[in-house]
Amino acid sequence: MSEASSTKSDFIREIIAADLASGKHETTVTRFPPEPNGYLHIGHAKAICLNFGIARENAASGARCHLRFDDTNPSKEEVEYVQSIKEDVAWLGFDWGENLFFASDYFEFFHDCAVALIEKGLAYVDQQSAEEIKNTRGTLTEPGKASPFRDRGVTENLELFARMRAGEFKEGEAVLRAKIDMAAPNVVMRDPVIYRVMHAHHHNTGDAWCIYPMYDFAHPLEDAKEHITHSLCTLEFEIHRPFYDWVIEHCPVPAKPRQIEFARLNLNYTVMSKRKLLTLVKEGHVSGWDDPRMPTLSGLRRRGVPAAAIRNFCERIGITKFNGVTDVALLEFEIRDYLNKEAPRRMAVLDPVKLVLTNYDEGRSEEVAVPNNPEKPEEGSRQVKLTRELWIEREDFMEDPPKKFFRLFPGGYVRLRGGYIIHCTGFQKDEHGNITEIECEYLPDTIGKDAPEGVKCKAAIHWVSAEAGVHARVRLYDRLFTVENPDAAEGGFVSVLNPDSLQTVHAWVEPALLETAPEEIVQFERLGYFVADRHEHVRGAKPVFNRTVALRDSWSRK
RNA sequence: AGCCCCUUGGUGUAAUUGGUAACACAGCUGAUUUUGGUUCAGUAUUUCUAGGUUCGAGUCCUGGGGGGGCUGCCA
Repeated sequence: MSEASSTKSDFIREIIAADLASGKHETTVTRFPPEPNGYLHIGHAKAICLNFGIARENAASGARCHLRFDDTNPSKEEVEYVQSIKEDVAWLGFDWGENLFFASDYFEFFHDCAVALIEKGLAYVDQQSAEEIKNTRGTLTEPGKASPFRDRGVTENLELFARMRAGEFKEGEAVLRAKIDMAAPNVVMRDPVIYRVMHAHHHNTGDAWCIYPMYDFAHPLEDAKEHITHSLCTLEFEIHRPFYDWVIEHCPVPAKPRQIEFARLNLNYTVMSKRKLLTLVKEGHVSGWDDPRMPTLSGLRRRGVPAAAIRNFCERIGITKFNGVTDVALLEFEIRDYLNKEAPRRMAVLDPVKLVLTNYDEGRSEEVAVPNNPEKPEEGSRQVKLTRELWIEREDFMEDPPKKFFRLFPGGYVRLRGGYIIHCTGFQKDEHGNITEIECEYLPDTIGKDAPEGVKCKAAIHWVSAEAGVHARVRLYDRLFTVENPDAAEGGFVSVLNPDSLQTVHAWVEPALLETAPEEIVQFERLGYFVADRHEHVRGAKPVFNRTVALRDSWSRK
């Protein structure tokens, strides 16, 4: 699974190239810094591919990319998420090597920096209530008002901050604030809170601390501590950059990282808000974070989306500062494109109806060779047993076909994929009018050969020998987690477009399918191994997945 | 409302930095095809706007329009 190393550039890579050329940096150190408060989704994939991609591109000069958990808020973070994030990054195909870090391991360092600020007269302990701080911050158009505690002396601040750490304050009774400018047009610079009291158990540090740093204060310090050269984040942090630089300038840091912002990924028809995804999980609308309808990396994985397709997608959409909405069709194309080239093919019948070859003797059988992957002849073919009685897909037969229906109908011809061309001579119905059996005659000597003169055969259908086929339970998934109206996703909550898309199906599959992935037989359901081609009758509609594509990527962790 | 950022076909991006606007996806038409997939050929659609500088502007300047972000003790 190797992508062509691309020469594609973007404004961030241009900045990096310039920094390398000027000698400002000898190599690059980037980082992917998720907060462990949820599962990674397709939007994170963009940041992962960017940061780890840059490290990969500059590997010759010793570049690296850190995986850092930004766990400075104990009230929202859980170890379950740490584990899932590591799995998802690895699955996506990236390796952080030794560079796994936790912001919580730097708590002492953050604290020292805070003390340094106090000593410089650049931070003070504010004992106003949260409400008072909010009310005196001013508005977007009016300056804020100074806290009555703003001009306390260094000694008093030092003592108070020590008492905060010692647990002498309740939550909300005191915070540490940077002393900058209450009249700054950028609200972020109006004496931002940098430490708050929180009597909470931390997943990593336990009860060692009862004061925790705020993101704005901690993040630049984390970057500096790790000698990050380019700190890449999304556009909403743009307004925070002046404070990022302020912290770097005034704290005793070992390096001076630079923050650069890029546009986050927005996909139409796709809910990407962590808060909403969390609600879906908590309220049981989905089976979990890895429900195949979720846009999470683990959900996509279970749907059978190959990691390489996601990587290709991230490369395709590029990096800019433009806040647009990407069409999921771009993602679907990359999935199809990759699967078409790489996925081994197998036949399966999800909604079976019996087909009898009336001119094929009972007891007779033969093995026909079917290519494993038409795009890769070198992958050879497999033998599939053909018998008198077969299962075919119910929807591949129509008693009364419309124009442009190329599959089976009375009097029509169709090819059994890899096998004979057959001719439909009749069918049986039960008392409810359901088709129970289709009768056909096969045309001898048509395996691997063109249709005889005068025979119109425009399609090939899947089939499984009723005698040799294997009955399995599979789960059929349809679309990405989808909402009916992209705008409605904002206001109300999810309306799942196709609530039936998560269904269990009894399917007949060719034995080779199970041989391909023996371990997965058990997990068949869990994996979302089969993703059926929707077999659209609508012309032009392309399936997201090819039919009966065996999704190699979903079980091999490469 | 103040500050910051952004604006190139339907969508996402590119344009040697001031020199013929292009690529992919999606759409449409047709051909091929042992997956209605793939492949191939063809086709429609583009620089938000008004001025300015210039021999020449998607690119530089000014004004306007539009979109996004910011008033957590979240990240």
